[in-house]
Amino acid sequence: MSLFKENSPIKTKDMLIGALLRVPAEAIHRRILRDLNTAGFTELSPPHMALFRFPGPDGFRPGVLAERAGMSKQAMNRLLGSLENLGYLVRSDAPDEGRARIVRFTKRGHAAWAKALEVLREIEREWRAELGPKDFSQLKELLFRVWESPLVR
Amino acid sequence: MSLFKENSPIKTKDMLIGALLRVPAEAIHRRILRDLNTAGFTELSPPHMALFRFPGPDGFRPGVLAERAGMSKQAMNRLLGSLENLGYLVRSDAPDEGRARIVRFTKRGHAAWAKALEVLREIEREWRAELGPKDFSQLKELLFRVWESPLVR
DNA sequence: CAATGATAGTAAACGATGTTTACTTTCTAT
DNA sequence: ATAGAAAGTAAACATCGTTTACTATCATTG
Repeated sequence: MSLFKENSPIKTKDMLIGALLRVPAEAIHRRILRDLNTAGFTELSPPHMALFRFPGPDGFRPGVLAERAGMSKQAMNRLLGSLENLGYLVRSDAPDEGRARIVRFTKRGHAAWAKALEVLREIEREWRAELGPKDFSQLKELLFRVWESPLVR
Repeated sequence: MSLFKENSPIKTKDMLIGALLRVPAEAIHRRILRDLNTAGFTELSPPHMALFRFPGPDGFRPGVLAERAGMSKQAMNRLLGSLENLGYLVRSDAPDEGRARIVRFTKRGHAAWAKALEVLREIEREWRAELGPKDFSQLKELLFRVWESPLVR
């Protein structure tokens, strides 16, 4: 039945694009959270990671962040409140529009964001070493074409 | 500050591998769940998707499924109980070991799994059409090399 | 062979998280 | 000027995962 039980070697043809993308994406996600935790940002939990994603929350409005994270504005607001209590960010009034607010990193928030980027670049170095510079660039280029395409809408 | 606010065009160099993998992976995840729901499997919710992943739960033991999904055996057991109530699977005693159990799809479970695979193949067709057969194969090949490597451990 | 420890599975209490419903404030349009 | 829409927020509610705890079975070892 299953590939694993038959003990047959798994080939590229057997794997569908869903698992091929999901497994490394989740590995990176866990790695970043783990490294953030061990770097001193111990309070950060999986839900918080919804904000520590490209291009980060700094300078954006809660509603935009909710949309980007694919959750309701209320849920995002609770996340923002949590991170505000932990000292990672503040919500201040937007200068231009009365009802709008703007999310800003605090010093600690900036430090965590910088650490996340640092881990990401470390991961890129590891992948480049494993695949070779040429193939790694090729992989990113192909993924970028997917990113630009209507496939991910 | 942010790339989006500057209105500068985003280039491959700007994107890190985390987002390049995560965004399409999540798009595929949402697509599969949506298509399953509209295909008549309306009770399936995001948590259930932990079981509708390669290579599927059929024939495996609860503990193995928990490990694969990265959650506790208790949480997995609740998921299994939920899907058992919904008529997607059954947990029967393993023939060889007294304390072990085996998860088996029901007819409805097999149908849902087949539908998920069908959507996946449909997605692959779309990606192949968008990127071209050559580049799509190249993308899968590169991702498969990542899959085999210690990068995702 | 009996007893102890380990493992697979399960169950219930608990805590955290996301959605739904509802409300306030501000902006927009007619 | 008023009505409707939009941004943000708050609380009730349901869902989901972990922690704690228990049973049954297997393995180890005296």
